[in-house]
Amino acid sequence: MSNKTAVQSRLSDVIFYSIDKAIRSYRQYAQKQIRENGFDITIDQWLVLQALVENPGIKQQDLAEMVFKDNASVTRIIDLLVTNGFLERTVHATDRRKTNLTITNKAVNMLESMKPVIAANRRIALKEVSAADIQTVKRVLEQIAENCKR
Amino acid sequence: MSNKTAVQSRLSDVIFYSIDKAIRSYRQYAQKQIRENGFDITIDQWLVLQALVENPGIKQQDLAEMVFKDNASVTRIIDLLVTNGFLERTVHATDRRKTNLTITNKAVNMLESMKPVIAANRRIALKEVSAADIQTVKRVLEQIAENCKR
DNA sequence: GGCGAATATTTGATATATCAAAATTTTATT
DNA sequence: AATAAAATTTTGATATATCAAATATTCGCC
Repeated sequence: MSNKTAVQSRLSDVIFYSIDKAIRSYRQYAQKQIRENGFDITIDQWLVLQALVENPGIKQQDLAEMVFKDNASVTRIIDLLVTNGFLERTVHATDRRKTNLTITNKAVNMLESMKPVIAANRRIALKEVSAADIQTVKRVLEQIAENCKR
Repeated sequence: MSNKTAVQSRLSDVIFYSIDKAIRSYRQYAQKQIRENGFDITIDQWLVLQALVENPGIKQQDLAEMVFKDNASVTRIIDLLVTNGFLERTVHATDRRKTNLTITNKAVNMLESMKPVIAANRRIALKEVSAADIQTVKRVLEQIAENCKR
């Protein structure tokens, strides 16, 4: 009885299931640590802020691509960041369709004091994982993302 | 100039960034294929249905854990599955706190005809990825999930 | 047998995801 | 210069994520 097509694959055997589980576990853990250390910000808001720090002057569309979100989500996350005093939004001088996004001092300070927490989160999540394995995982996941582009 | 703590890590260098990117890319791709093949269901709804098929009689709490969602999300996904005629919800005979979740024929048939699409999605997403690499990725991601349990 | 603790699910409030459509502004073409 | 096409962001509608609180039921214990 060797029937290739009849092989039953259970959810838990599928690599995408592992990927989903890992990222959700990490996000839950990281978010909890952030809150417990007194920072009132979501992971996604932090991600957008951090991307802006690393790429000042970027337009929202490119920002969205960078954090794997669509424009609508980014608009709304930015709304909240502005509401909470982490960002300032002004119209672009030469292209009025765009917006200038400026990080406030409040945000800069917060990001700075969050660094140890972020570092600890990553360190704990990667306990017992070798550098070689990390490289392998990154390479494979990049390949998967590439394969799904079309 | 060798200062360990001063190393700047960019978002794109972080493994969690790769994990996020991979799962989002796959989900987008898979969802698009599902729609384009005429199936009117979300990935998450499919996931819940599939978990129910593999674990008949499971209670919602365990179901939630199995698909890495919280109880509230599962309740609402089930609401939609019932509304759309894929599930039937009845009260448990001996414990009226619980609900019996029964998959309708409509759902069974749909899951069956979705199989080729799901298989193709996985095959395409994993193109050029070796079996050994898949095993490594799964092992590492399980470790990460384990590390984040507390 | 009654009462408090524990269990299972739902609901409310807010944040994010996704798609399509709308609104605004710029660019290209003639 | 007028107009259509393209680019950028926002809005609307619906689905999912998360946490806390509410509901309903069962269990443990006296």
